[in-house]
Amino acid sequence: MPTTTAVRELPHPAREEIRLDAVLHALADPMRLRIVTALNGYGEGEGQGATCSQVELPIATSTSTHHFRVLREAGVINQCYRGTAKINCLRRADLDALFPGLLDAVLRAAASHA
Amino acid sequence: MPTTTAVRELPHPAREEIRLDAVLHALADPMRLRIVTALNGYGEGEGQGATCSQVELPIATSTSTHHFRVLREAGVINQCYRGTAKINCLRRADLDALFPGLLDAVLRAAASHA
DNA sequence: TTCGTACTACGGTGGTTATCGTACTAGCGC
DNA sequence: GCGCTAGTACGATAACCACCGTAGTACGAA
Repeated sequence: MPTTTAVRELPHPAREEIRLDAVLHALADPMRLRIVTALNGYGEGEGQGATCSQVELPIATSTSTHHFRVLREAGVINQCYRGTAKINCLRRADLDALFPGLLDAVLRAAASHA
Repeated sequence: MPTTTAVRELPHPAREEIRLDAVLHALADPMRLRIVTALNGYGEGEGQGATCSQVELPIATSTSTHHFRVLREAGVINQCYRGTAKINCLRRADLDALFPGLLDAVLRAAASHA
């Protein structure tokens, strides 16, 4: 197998492909809600975001990978590699454009019920 | 068996028992989202609301019963009997108090993506 | 090249869920 | 009483999902 220095890009839904059902389903899990809440503390800019391991969760890392993928495939977060690490950040601009107020309402609700 | 004219009350979670996870999970289903959207067109007052059969869904009635129950047990809707019919209405006051803006954001998102 | 870190892919398990059909109960009107 | 309408309870099925451990890949550093 060629060592092609694969860019290892990850599939993300385009903004217009993000579906409300999928977003709500992604948010309707305690662990994923914790991830989203944690990511909200980090920036959403290009150099910003948190790695998977920075978000501490009481589950196995393989399960953590699963949750991050669900969030990415739903369009809630953006993931890109930087070295061996994977940087995660909220897709706030897309979510706010599609579902105004939804992310903020969920984040506020999650924070006040922590 | 005694014909005790059972009141047939239905169990509802109290306001403080409503959990964000459960609400998001209840809303994360296309059929239930349709139900909630439809109920939004009816009032939430005592004499207001819609019966189960007024909300038209492309599923069997037994499945419809299931979805209404999920919504009720999550605290999203209130159900009470009136004759043979069951009146459903959104628990807007409770949801707005617990999760301000959440219901409106979901309803607006669902409406604009219909 | 060897090692360590960060994450992934895979297979499996147990629990939950969306769906259905069928059979049933509750109330209303005749 | 009789039927009619509205909804329910039950059992079954198939799909999905959260979780785990193990084995593996990708990258950077020593």
